[in-house]
Amino acid sequence: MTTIYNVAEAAGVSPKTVSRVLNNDVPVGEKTRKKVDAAITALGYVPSTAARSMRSNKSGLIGLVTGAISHFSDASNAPTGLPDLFIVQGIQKVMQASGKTLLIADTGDSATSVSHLIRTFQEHRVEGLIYVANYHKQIDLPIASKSIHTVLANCFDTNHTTSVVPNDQMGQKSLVDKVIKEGHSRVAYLTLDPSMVATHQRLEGYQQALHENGVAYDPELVLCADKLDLIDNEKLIIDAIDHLLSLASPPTAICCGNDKMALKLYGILRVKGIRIPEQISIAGYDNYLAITEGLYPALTTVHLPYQEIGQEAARQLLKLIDGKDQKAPNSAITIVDSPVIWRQSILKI
Amino acid sequence: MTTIYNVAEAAGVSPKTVSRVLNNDVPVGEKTRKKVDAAITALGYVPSTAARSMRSNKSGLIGLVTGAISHFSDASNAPTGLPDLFIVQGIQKVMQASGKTLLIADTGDSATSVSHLIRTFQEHRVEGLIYVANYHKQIDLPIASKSIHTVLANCFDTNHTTSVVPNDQMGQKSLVDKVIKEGHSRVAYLTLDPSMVATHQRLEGYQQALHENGVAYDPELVLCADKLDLIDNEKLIIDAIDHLLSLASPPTAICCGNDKMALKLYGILRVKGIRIPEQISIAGYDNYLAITEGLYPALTTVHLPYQEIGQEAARQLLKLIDGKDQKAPNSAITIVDSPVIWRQSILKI
DNA sequence: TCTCGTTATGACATCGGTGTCATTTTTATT
DNA sequence: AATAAAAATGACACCGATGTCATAACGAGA
Repeated sequence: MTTIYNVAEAAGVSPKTVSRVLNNDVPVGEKTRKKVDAAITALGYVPSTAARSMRSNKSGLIGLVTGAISHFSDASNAPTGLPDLFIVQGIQKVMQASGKTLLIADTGDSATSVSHLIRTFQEHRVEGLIYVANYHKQIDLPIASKSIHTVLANCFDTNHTTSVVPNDQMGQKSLVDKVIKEGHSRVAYLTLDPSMVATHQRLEGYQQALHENGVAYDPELVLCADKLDLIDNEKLIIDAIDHLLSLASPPTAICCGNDKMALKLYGILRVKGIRIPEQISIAGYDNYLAITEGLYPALTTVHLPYQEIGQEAARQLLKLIDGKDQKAPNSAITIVDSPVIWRQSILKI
Repeated sequence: MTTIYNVAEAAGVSPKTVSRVLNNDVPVGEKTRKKVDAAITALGYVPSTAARSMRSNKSGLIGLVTGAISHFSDASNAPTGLPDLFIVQGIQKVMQASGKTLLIADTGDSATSVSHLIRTFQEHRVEGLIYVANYHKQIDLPIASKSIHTVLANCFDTNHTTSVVPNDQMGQKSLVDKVIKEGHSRVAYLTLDPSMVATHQRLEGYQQALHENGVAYDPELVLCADKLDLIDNEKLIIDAIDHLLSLASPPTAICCGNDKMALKLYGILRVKGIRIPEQISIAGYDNYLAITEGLYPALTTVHLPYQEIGQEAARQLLKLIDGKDQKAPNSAITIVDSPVIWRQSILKI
């Protein structure tokens, strides 16, 4: 590999002068600069960040840990991994714009390896660290976030680590509010597993929307139709819909915990000969385009702003690195809005 | 940041001895080793890869370029990005196992930036480079792959660069073969955009399956139902299905260019009151679980082995880096098998 | 106890850049 | 033309690890 010394020799100047040319330092004479540039091009010289960062103590690297792999089986193209990708892309976008380089690691299937990955990051002297979760949850990183600038994306912890999460409550509330304003007063809600953070926040949003619109909360309309430990929740959904349809006053609209659940619901209702949205309105959550736009009628849902979360997490980290943010340790959690995406699966009545 | 000198001082030994302990070098006395270990722990010392790699000329880094972002709009959670994630995961898995660290960069929306990313990789002295495409295609990297070990995943070029791609022809052939063996002799095929590599290879597989089973090829049954420059190909699919159903001898099974197309077809057929699979059988391509397993009836499809492609690409790169592979420059392209995933959307007749 | 052969440890240079400070031009001023 | 001020360049040390070689400590046998 050619070094700065080779360039210096070829150009007939000192290494330091080459360094000055590289960094656009003042002052370098025009003729000298040209000679050096020529030598650099001729030799195909590329400076070494290793040497550079050793002197400057700045690696220009950002560590990124994602837990995607551990959440889906090896053989399948499962959709669970998608959020990570979008968040990572958002992060990448911002980091690239700011000249940082991403060091990405996946936890694989063993949770214990996270500390190993972080160790590797430390060896590379990353300037900061972002942990990306595949769904909104609470986590517990195996490091003191004091020792290294850390931002949590799509998750949070109990140590007041800076974190960025979606606004699940507001998202669900906005959706239900809009559904009610379309004339629906019997709005059912098929929730995700109660162990998920989003479930509680969205349920709260659901209730809040009912309350603000003067609609009574009916526990009969709220059912869990998703269990994390189940491979296939189809039976849960069938049971739930059977229950809802058997009610004295059945719902005219059903909100699903996510788009995938809505997709299954479409199939189930179709078998029963129930038309969407004429006979019943459906909404999802996630704005998982492969489903929402592919379905007929297209599915009304709430957009989970993964790219935004990633971008915001990256910005927060850059702020921490710059060190200009030492005054506001109380605003550790940033909440990103989740807009409603209105399509044709909800009927105005 | 604490250095090896701090540790040496704390342990009362020379830096070199600390180095020996770190690398498990012989010979180090038992007492000395303990002292040093204690000092390392006490100071929370983590060695610097920058310094290490400067001396050894080995960075332990692998560069990874993906073009995902440039292929879908910013605001949407489009599914197009999914393949990249799986390939990256496969790569990550293998690289992690071999102790390499991944440097990941996304080309963003400007194709020109690839060379900039590669430049950054060179500055970090990556030991090799993997380019990941979001779908099977031909590309043209802006570097001589001679100057740096390179492997292309899910794509290939005209310079005999080592590459790993899915077996599109065999995948489609196996699927159609199985469909025919279920009793279907009128098998339609709705293809993707003809500009895609996969389209030609799969069409060939389709024809090959017909031929081997003694079924005549009927051009009337093969229609393009997807254009890259179209936002929404629904009308294309509707026209295609209308054409197929108007034939004197309509198809009993329809193979779609991908699962997303099949998803739309489900909706269209449902509106027409045509039952799947009783009245017509459907197959997809990709094994995009969110769709294939969510649909009712579950969609028969061909699995695109993205993880496998990633893993294989990683293995190929490691071989290149090891330099033990200089004898076989002719086997530049590795083809990974795409197995048929049989579900309920094809009826035996 | 002394020598010899291991075994354990340290001194020093080096990897490729850059900060500091000194030195040599060049340009401007009188 | 002499001189000061400014601009351009270079010498050298240093960042943190490790390879090379030298030296010190140790243990065994005479």
